[in-house]
Amino acid sequence: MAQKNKLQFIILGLLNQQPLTGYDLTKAFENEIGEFWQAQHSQIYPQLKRLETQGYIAHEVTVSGAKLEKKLYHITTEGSAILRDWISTGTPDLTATKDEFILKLYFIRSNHDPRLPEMLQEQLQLHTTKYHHLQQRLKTVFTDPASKQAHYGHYLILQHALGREEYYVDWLKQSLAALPTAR
Amino acid sequence: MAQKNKLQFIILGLLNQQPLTGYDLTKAFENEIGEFWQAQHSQIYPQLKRLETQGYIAHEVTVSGAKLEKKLYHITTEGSAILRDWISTGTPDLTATKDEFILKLYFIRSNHDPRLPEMLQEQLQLHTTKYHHLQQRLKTVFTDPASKQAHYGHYLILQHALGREEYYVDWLKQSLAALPTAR
DNA sequence: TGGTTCATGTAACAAGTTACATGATTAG
DNA sequence: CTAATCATGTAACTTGTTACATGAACCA
Repeated sequence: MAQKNKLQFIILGLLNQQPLTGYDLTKAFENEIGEFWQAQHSQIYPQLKRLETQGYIAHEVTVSGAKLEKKLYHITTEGSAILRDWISTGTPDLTATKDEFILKLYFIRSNHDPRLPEMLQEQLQLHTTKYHHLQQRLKTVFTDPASKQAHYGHYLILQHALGREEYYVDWLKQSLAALPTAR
Repeated sequence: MAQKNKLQFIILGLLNQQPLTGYDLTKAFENEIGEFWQAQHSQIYPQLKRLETQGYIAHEVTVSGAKLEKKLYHITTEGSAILRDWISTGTPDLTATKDEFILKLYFIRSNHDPRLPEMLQEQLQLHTTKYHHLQQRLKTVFTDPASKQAHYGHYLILQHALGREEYYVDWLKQSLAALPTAR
């Protein structure tokens, strides 16, 4: 296996909360999930078919309006079981973050390289924006304490992502400050 | 294009420092580079051929011992140019970290979930180990200040990776501490 | 009636992993 | 002499992205 097909478990995880259509799932990857995983509908629809053949999900067709058919998928008992297994199994592989900017930095040899300031500055801007964006999401998604209780994992990882961005921003600022002053 | 083929630039970046064989490059991905990017030899050898047809690198054959042939690749002027372009071009896409553990956490709904403590504990152990490992590398790779000068980018990102792990460990400890006490 | 969103699919391609395959050199 | 490492390649497969393709429903 290439790397365990995580997509199937994300789909199962989402369907474990409530029945959804392929379209709903696609939207979920643009919103909540999108913060830490991406998938396009062209990957989702075939995966849904595979999961159904395997018996982990099933669907019923509902009709909106005159004839628009939607396939509303729900998880089966077997699906719930393998989802539980996946979550319970250890996660010993720490994924190396494939950050293109970090990669570029690696090839900068001297701290006098004229490209360094603008490169760091650009990232500072990007990560600051992302930081504010996450701060906003944390505020809007978990307004009342009850939602924090009902979606504890989501709360934990959003908070984690926020902290990670905060560190990234700090590191960029420090690196910029440590640069030799141009004259 | 799928996502810009970063591998080719990593290879060019490494060859920009000194001529290397495919085998050397493979080793580099297991060591320095391995901290933030992976590639197997089965991906490297074909990429080398493509880069050579494109005129960005060239090789000469050297013979070790009686008949073992090595292809020592070096970068061409054109190769240097597109490497410079890649580094100079902005990097506006922040890669979402595809962290499997974070994904699993997302599907944990309650802070009373019995799996939470062991899951956090496992990650704490893994990230602590990685933290120490990075600390060690920073110490061994940059013993004298001169090397820090000559490989400034490498120094920056190693230090960044260390800080990132430090934050991860802190977050895990905090999350563990915040868990409701079992009775 | 016309543009945006809803809704579902396939095709072609790029990137990345695992497995298959072979042979030379070196150090103990 | 034999095991580990050096050295180079291909094949098969999985995962992920972009593009192609179609049509219904909804809102202004």
